[in-house]
Amino acid sequence: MVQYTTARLDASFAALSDATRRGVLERLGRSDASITELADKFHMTLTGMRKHVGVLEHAGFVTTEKVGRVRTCKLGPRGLEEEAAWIESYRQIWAARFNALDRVVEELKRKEKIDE
Amino acid sequence: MVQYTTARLDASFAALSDATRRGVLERLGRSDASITELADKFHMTLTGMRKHVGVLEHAGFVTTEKVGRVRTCKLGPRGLEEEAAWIESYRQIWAARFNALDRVVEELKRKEKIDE
DNA sequence: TAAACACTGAGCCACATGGTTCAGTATACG
DNA sequence: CGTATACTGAACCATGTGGCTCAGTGTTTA
Repeated sequence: MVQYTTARLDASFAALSDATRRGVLERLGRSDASITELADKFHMTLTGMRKHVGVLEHAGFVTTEKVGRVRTCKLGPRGLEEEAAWIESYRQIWAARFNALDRVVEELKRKEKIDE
Repeated sequence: MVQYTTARLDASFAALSDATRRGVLERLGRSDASITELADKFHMTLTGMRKHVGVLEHAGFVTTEKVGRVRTCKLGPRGLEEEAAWIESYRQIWAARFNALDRVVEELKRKEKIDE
């Protein structure tokens, strides 16, 4: 099985656990944007938005570059491959434990137990 | 496009952002387990483990049932479909913005700008 | 019935998060 | 040059998190 770097997954999923940050990713998917543009769009102070962008940078989802006084944010090269792989492997576990037959059998077992 | 319930995704990704909780999901993928078993396996107090299980329950990944003095934890019916769908849609955004041609073009643009 | 067991709830601690304000610094523009 | 712009950094606040202990409650078992 693939070895996932725990710290990385921690940071990734934490970064994705906030609606604003998911929104920022979506926005950057359309085009690059400055901190100011992002702050405006999400009705937030520059400082607040900068923090979110920092979290996304730390997770490797976003890279930024400051040119003059403007810091431009863009999607990073990292993508969501690792997270997708992790989730996919667990979807299989779920599927294995929760296919129709399993459910029926488990339900029957429970009923038997109760009837005893 | 699918409408994701933000609160749900928030809770899901937050639940997945901790290595212990991901470990618990993996463990429950093999078989159901009591709080005590989980606490032992992850070298943690009952109370600590109970909190983790609570977070996983809240996210809908785990269900529990108390019989006698033992609370048994099992994978919930929810699975990771929604999270997988979200991640997949963003993988596509990434792919679109980061295929080989895009990269080359963007790199060229940057070089031109610098050369000006 | 007494003792061991599995869990629960309250409460504490240190630290992170999501947001703010305010006072800078550095750049761009008229 | 002076002013407006874009950001940065420190500091603060309320809330949540990840862990703990300790004192119960209810259940099993000897």
